[in-house]
Amino acid sequence: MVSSPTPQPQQNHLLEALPESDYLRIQPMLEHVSMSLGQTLYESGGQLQHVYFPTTSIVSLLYVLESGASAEIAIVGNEGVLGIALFMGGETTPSHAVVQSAGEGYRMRASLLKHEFARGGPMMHLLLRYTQALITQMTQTAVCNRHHSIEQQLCRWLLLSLDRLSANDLHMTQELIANMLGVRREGVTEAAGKLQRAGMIEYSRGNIRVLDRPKLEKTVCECYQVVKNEFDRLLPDMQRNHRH
Amino acid sequence: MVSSPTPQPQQNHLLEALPESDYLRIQPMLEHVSMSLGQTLYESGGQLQHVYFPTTSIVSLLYVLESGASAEIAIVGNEGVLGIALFMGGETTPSHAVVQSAGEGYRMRASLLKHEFARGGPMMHLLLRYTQALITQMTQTAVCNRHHSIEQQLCRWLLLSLDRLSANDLHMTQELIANMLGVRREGVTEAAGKLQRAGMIEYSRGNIRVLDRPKLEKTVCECYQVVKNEFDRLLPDMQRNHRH
DNA sequence: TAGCTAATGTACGCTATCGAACATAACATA
DNA sequence: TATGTTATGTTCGATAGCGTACATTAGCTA
Repeated sequence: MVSSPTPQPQQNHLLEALPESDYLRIQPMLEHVSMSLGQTLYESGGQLQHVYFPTTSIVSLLYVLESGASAEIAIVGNEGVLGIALFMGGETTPSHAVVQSAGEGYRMRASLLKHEFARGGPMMHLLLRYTQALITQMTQTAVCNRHHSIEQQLCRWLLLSLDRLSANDLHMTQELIANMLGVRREGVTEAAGKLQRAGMIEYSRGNIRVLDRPKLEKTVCECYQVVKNEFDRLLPDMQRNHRH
Repeated sequence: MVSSPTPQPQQNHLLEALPESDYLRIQPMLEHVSMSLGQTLYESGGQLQHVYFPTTSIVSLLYVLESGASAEIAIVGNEGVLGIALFMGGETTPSHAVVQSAGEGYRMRASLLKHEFARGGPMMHLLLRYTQALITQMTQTAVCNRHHSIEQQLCRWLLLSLDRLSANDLHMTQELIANMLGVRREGVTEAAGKLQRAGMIEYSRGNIRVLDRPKLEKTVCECYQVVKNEFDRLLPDMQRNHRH
C-alpha cells in the first residue's frame, strides 16, 4: 500500500513532522493514491470516507453557490490534509474539494483517522495546528476578496500554489484560475497579461512559469505573507525533519 | 464570580450544552464579565489570556489590513466562544475581536481552558464542533464578499446578529456596520434605505428594528441559511437543555 | 497539410461600488 | 433656547469588474 510506483520527491509535511514512533504506527494505514486533474475528493455535504495527505498534488477547497458562481476558500498541498471535518466532529462540510494540480498523495480511512485523533497525541496536535493555519488562509481569502484587485489576487494564488508544489511551473488554464478566484476568465486574461508584460511570468495555453519571483512577491498583496507567516509559525518543523 | 449582578435572560449555549457533571466542574472557573461597545477582547497577534463565552453580548472577529481597510469574518454571540486559537494550539491569531453589541458574558482563564480541553471530554468535542461551525461562517463570508451585493450582505449581517441577541432591535450605527462589512458608510445608508422603504426594517440614529423578518429572510442571500443550518446541524442541543 | 478545438485576446456598454464633498436632521449639553 | 456634535442623506464623477460577443492563435488530429 505504501509502496510508491514512482519515487516520491517529497512527502507530506504533516506526516513528516510526526515523531518516528507515531509515524511507524500510522504508516500501515496509509494508502498511496494518484489524483487526476479535476477529480472531486469530496462533495458538499457528502460523507467523508478518507482524509487525504497530498504529496505532489494540489487540491482546492471550493464553495459553489446556487447560481453556479464559485469561489476558492483555501488551497491544500503537501503542507496539509483534506477532510478536517472528520476530526472536528462534523463528518462533512458545505465545501467541495477538487484536484487543481494532478499528482500523488496518501489517504487514510475515516475511522482509522478518528481513532488516531482520539489518542490525543502528536497527531491530534498537528492536525489542530494545521486546522488553525487553514482557518487563517480562509479568513485572509475573505478579506482579500473584499479589498484587493484581481491582479493582486492572482499573484497571491500563484505564490500559494507554487509554494505547495515546490516548483516554478503550473499547469492551469486561465479559465480554471478564474473559477478558483470567482472572477471572469477575461479578468484573469487581463491580469495575467499585465504580469507577463512586467516580466514576472510567462504563460501559454495552460502552462504558467514564474520568471521573477521576487518581483511577484513585491506585487502581491499582504495576504500572501500573512498566510505564509501563520503556516511557518504554527508548523515550524516542516522544512527540517524530512523522512525519505 | 458566577453570580450575576443582573438576571441573565439567556446563558451561553455552549456552556448549557455541557452535561451537568462537566458544567459543575467548570462553573467555578467562570468569571462573569461585562463588555462595553467597542471594547477589544484581543488584538491581532496578542497572547490570549482568556476565552470568552458571551451571553447577551455580540463580538465581531475582524481583520484589519495595512491600509486600514477592515472586514468582519465572523460574528460570535451566545452560541459560541472567543479564543479558539488557544485550544487549537496557536495561542493567537491575526484577527481582532471587538465588542459589537454591549452586554454580558463569562470568561475563563487560558490555562484552565487548555487543561479542560486536554481532558478530551464533552468540552473538547463541543469546542471542536463549534469551531467547525465557525469555519463555515468564515468561508461563507468569503464567498458572500465575492458574489453578493451590499444589500444582501446587510440582510445577512442583520439576521446573524439578531439570532445571537434573540431580539428584534440592534444598536449599531451605519458607520459601524460599514466597517464590519468592509464597505463605505454611504453604501450601507443606501442599502438600509431600501430595506426601510420596503418595510423590512426601521432605523434611526443607531437603532435598528426589524419589522418584517420573513421578508428579510426572502431578501437575504443563501449564505445566511447555509451558516444557520451548519450551526443547527453541528450543535443541535442548543435550544433544549437550558439550565437556569 | 487541412481542419478542429481549446485557449487566449479584444472590444463595448453596463452596473455596483468607490471616493470625496457637502447638506440635513436628530440629539446632547450648556 | 442656542450651539455643537453625531448620524444620516444626497450628489457627482471615477473605476473595477461584469456580461456578451466575437476574433485570434496554438496545438492536436485526421
